[in-house]
Amino acid sequence: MPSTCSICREKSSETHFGAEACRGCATFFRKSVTMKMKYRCRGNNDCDITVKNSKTALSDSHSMCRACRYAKCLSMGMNVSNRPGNIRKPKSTPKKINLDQPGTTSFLLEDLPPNFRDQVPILTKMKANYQKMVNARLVVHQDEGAPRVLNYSESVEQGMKDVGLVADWISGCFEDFVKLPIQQKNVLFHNFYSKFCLLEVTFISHIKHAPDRITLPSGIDMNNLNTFYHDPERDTQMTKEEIERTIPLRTIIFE
Amino acid sequence: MPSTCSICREKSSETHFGAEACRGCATFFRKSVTMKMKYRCRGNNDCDITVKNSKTALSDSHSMCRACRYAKCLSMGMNVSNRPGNIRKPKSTPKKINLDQPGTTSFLLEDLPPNFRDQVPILTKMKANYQKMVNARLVVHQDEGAPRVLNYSESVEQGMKDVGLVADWISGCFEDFVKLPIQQKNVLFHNFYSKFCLLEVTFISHIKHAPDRITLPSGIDMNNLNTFYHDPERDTQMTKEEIERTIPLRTIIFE
DNA sequence: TCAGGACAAGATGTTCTG
DNA sequence: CCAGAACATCTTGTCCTG
Ligand SMILES: [Zn+2]
Ligand SMILES: [Zn+2]
Ligand SMILES: [Zn+2]
Ligand SMILES: [Zn+2]
Repeated sequence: MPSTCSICREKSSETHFGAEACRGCATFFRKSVTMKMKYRCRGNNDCDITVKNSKTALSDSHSMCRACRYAKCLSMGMNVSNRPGNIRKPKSTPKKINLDQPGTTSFLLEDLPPNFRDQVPILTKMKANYQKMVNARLVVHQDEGAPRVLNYSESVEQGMKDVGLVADWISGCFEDFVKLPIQQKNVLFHNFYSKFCLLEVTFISHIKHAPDRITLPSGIDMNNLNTFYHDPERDTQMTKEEIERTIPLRTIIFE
Repeated sequence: MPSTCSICREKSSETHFGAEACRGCATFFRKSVTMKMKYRCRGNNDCDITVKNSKTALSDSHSMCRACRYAKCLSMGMNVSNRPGNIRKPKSTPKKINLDQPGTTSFLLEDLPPNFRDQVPILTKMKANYQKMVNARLVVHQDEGAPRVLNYSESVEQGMKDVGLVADWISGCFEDFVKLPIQQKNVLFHNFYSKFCLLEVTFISHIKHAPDRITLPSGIDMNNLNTFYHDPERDTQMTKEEIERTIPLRTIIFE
């Protein structure tokens, strides 16, 4: 059977430690376990560990990220207590933060750095609620077909949907904020939201490892600025006036 | 001299192939060149290649991403034709962006993504001027002893010095801005600067691969929030009132 | 068929030499 | 002081045994 290793995609694999794996990956896993190795990823815990060229396979595998390789072994169900004929399915991790498509979840799966967690206790609550907001976004924006490229008008519509989620997030984090008069809430939120949008876009860029792209919270990409300001109905670029006229007013949120 | 390797931060470094480097990195570079090695990064071409623990240094270095290590060697000016007594500064004709200490320059050495470069021509000028500002910062903040941890009062002082550099940067980028009346300049800059500070801090976090730390443009770290609000003269924490009283007013810049 | 030990090849840091 | 060769150590895939 011309099967492939579920870890590194090397061809000709058998069952090792409960997963479809080549001998190289099997040996790597066995030694990692028996030697109690601790690895540290130098990238972002999502390194590619597939062998690209069988000709240079040896050299290639020598340069694999050990942390990510070991993590993939585990995620594919490898286990030293697994015995032949006792193949387990890949582990299913609890559904955690998932900013749009597959993307990168590893960063957000991490715990808060101890110093921030201890010195700013509210961060723990904010992070948990942020998780909820991300899950809500998956529902709210699910029909918008992420990942794709969108234009200006669509980004405005999405923003109008998203601002409510952010308001809910904040309300869930700050009890005192909820008790404020509506007018005060709007003033505060107005001052907060524009900065937050900037920060969150950079945050998403960072965790998606796409520093040269702009991805909205909905998971939609607004990378191409020419098509971004293109009006598909008239097949022209939007004029400055049209753009300014439709700049969203997200001032009044709480009412 | 207790110097550090500009590639991997290992202590005790000498000059090798034209850059401050430890022997390990020197040997790695020499063999890469003489053997004409081609490496492929498994991450995103921005892997961390600093040695974290000297105890496990050997194991640590064995797991470095070769592609990124070699790239960093080149970016630090390593060259086989360099001979002792003929030390060259880091590659790249004009001195390139170097946000504080060695840190990570690879990201900023890159050209702009073509779509951004073509669709927003001013970015090229802004990037070049940003480079100049970073260089200026090296001079302006050189006596502040980066990298180190600082407290609130110091961050205010640094900010007062830095805001002028940012104002110069903007003035150098936008001709029309310079022609505005001073009052208008201040209003515009005031609206711009608070957002810019947020963005730049996240930007620095990103390119320094330290998403859990806050590093100011001067290169100083403000990671520990307990010591950040500590008043060293009285050995107490600052009160809320003291903090608010000294919040910097960076509104009037142009005069 | 597969786990584990032994071996060989490759990669990297250290020491030595000039 | 530094480049390069030689050597030792660590990593990893293959082979062999049970
Ligand atoms: Zn494999
Ligand atoms: Zn990795
Ligand atoms: Zn080094
Ligand atoms: Zn890399």
